[in-house]
Amino acid sequence: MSRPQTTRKKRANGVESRQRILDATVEIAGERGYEGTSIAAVSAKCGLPASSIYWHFKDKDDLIAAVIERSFETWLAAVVLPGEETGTPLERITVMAANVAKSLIDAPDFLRLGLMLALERRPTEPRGRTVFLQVRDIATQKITEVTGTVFPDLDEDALRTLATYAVAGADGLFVHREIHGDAVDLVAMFELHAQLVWDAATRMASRSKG
Amino acid sequence: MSRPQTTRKKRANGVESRQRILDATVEIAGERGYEGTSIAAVSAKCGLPASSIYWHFKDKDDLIAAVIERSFETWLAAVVLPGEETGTPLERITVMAANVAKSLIDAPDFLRLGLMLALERRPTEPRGRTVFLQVRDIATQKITEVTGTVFPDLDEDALRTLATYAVAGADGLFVHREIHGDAVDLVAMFELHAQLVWDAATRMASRSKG
Amino acid sequence: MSRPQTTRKKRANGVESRQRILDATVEIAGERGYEGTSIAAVSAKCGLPASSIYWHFKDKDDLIAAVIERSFETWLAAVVLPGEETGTPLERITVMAANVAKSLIDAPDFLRLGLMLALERRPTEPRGRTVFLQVRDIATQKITEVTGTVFPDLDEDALRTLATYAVAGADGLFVHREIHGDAVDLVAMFELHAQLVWDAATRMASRSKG
Amino acid sequence: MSRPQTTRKKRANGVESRQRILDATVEIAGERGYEGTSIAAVSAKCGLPASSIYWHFKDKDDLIAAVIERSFETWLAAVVLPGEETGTPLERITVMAANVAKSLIDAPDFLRLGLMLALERRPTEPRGRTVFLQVRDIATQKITEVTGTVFPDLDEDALRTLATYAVAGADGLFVHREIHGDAVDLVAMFELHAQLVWDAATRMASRSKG
DNA sequence: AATGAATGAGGATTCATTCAT
DNA sequence: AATGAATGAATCCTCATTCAT
Repeated sequence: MSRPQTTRKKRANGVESRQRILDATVEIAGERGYEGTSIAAVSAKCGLPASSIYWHFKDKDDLIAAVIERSFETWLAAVVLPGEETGTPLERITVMAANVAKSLIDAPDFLRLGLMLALERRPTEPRGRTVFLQVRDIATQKITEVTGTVFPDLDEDALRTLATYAVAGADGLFVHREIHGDAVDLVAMFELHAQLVWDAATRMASRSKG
Repeated sequence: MSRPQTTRKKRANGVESRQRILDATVEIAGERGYEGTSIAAVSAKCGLPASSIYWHFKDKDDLIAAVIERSFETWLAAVVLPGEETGTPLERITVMAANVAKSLIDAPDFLRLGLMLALERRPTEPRGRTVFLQVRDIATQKITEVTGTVFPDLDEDALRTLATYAVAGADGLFVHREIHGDAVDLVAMFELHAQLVWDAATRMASRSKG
Repeated sequence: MSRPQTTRKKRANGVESRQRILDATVEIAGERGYEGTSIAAVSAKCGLPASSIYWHFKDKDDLIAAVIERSFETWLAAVVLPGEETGTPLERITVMAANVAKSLIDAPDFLRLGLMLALERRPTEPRGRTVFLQVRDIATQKITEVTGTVFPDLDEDALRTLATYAVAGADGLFVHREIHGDAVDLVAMFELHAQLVWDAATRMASRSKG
Repeated sequence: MSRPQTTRKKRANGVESRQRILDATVEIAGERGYEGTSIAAVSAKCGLPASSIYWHFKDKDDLIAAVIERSFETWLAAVVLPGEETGTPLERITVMAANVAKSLIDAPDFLRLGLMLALERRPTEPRGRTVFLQVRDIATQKITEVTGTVFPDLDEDALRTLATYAVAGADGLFVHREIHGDAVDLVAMFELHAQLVWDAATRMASRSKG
């Protein structure tokens, strides 16, 4: 059980240092956005000198992009619980929505920082923004596919509209909670959202069939 | 024969300078957020020296807050067209939703900058953020009231939930358009959104009555 | 005789500050070259904070270029004394050569810094280098013309070769003195140089005529 | 059947690494001078990590000095071709001058970097500068001696002056070519230079004898 | 009503160098 | 013989702000 006497504390442990830096950066960038994240602040929070941060990351852009990537993975791991595979499709979707809500409460950094970057329009687009938009597109695509299996009568266009609306609602509700804090019952709102999207899909399907 | 008292152009025209500064600031702050907006950049864009900006505005915080205020007014003027007062309630609401969509396409600065500020969590909250959240709360309250008159059977709680959902959807759809650009048919999405909210309200009302 | 009470010391005198900065920079850049000249060092030597230097000059490149320009003018003023207009052409040229030698002893910064920049080949050429090469070309052109009036039989090619050789010799002798210091009798060496160039010109002229 | 003891390639070949580092350094230092040569840049160019450079060289100063030494040897090998030992003294000197010109075209690093170092006057003189000045002094001394054998009537003073002038001219012509590039016919210029120095020596000798 | 000049604090990044492995 | 990681000092430059005019 004894830890090997590796950590002679200080002196070379690349992997751990990298994590420490990323941990510090998520926290700061999640609070203050791209410009607000100073290398000095990250350095202070993680304990490593600023110059060491540059050993692990090419520049600030690279660091923020790495943070987006890692926090997406963290978030993804939190959403994709072995969700209930039982019940009606509507029940299953409602459970999924609740899962997403919970994951956003627990690990909001990914989406908060991502939305901040997404809203910015600086001349030279930060790589972090690109990364965020990519993973977001993939997620939207996944939703489109899943919806397609549940509502086989819907055409591509309708599916895309529904997926867009689903994601947009999620973004908006997340923003609402970021503004108003713990008072908001995010899970309930997401369940309502799931219900409404379901209704919309049902109506669209009956229309396109009949 | 007296000189007309119209703008004698050049030489001390405070009002015009103020406008020039605000114009420059909306553009930059709308692109880069709070931290990304430097007084030097505003100065370069509006042509006035940095020190002149400080003659008109106490500090950066004051400047950004003024920008939020002014761009809210601009936006408000764009939304509150003498909207159609005829047709069924659902029709009227749909027209209103389309109006909001159009206004967000024409004058997106207010919401873009506002959301950026809203998502940030810096230690000392910028006044601009406070201002944004206030006008936003007022708007949400208005929606609650209007919905109350159309659905008199709904209780406070249901009305607040609906208003929240309506605003959140608007935010999310706006973000979607900011990301994906002109390709997005924002008006159509907002009309869909109006329809879904209406459905939700109807169902809630029938449930709470029956 | 009393100085006007202008200088309340510190506070705004753009022209003087600019000079102070340039003075400090010649000294440092003349000793250490482009890379060796740090803004911090200039700041320390001239007493103004680094940020003030950036009020007067766009960046380091701009500062060094300005130094080259100004020190060229200083040097030019020192060379173009109301030189002796009497005596044989050879005598007059010898006096001119001595003048150049003296000016290089008194104000060597222009040439020392210029040669340093000229020898460097960094990817993005500093503007100071460009400026130096330009004034140098102009000077060479002048020499070509003067020689042409004294030796009308020489063709363009010969004149250019002589001017090039004259300038190259001056450079080399200057470098020699920079290396070996005051021990070198630069004036004597320049007089010898003038004599040799004269001989060469004479021989070339007699050859091209005969 | 034993493994041949030629370079077994890869895995600890100190000599080769050293060469790689020196190669990279000549290139960079020849372009950017002392301060402009960063260990990181050398590391990037030669492929070895910065820390490996410190295994081979005590510090940056040591590295630059080594470069000067090695590039001097390279250059020397290029000059001292089995030069024509026939013809009149003037012819022999002219051939030598052409040789020097060719060597400076082929391997200009030694002189370019050396002159850069020579012109700088930093507080703590780099060892590379000392090395350069030493080999330069030796070369000048050699020229003095050779000239002494050809012109036995010239006194020490005259010989030193001639050698100085010869070296200075070479420096200046080299600088000229560094500035104006391949367009310059360095060989022709060096031959002219040799001729002029010869003339000067002849005149001095006749004067000191007569 | 406006501005040229100044300024200290802090921005990102690179520096030469070290040291445990 | 070599290197991954670390580090403090220095780099250039921008920041928000002030103040005398």
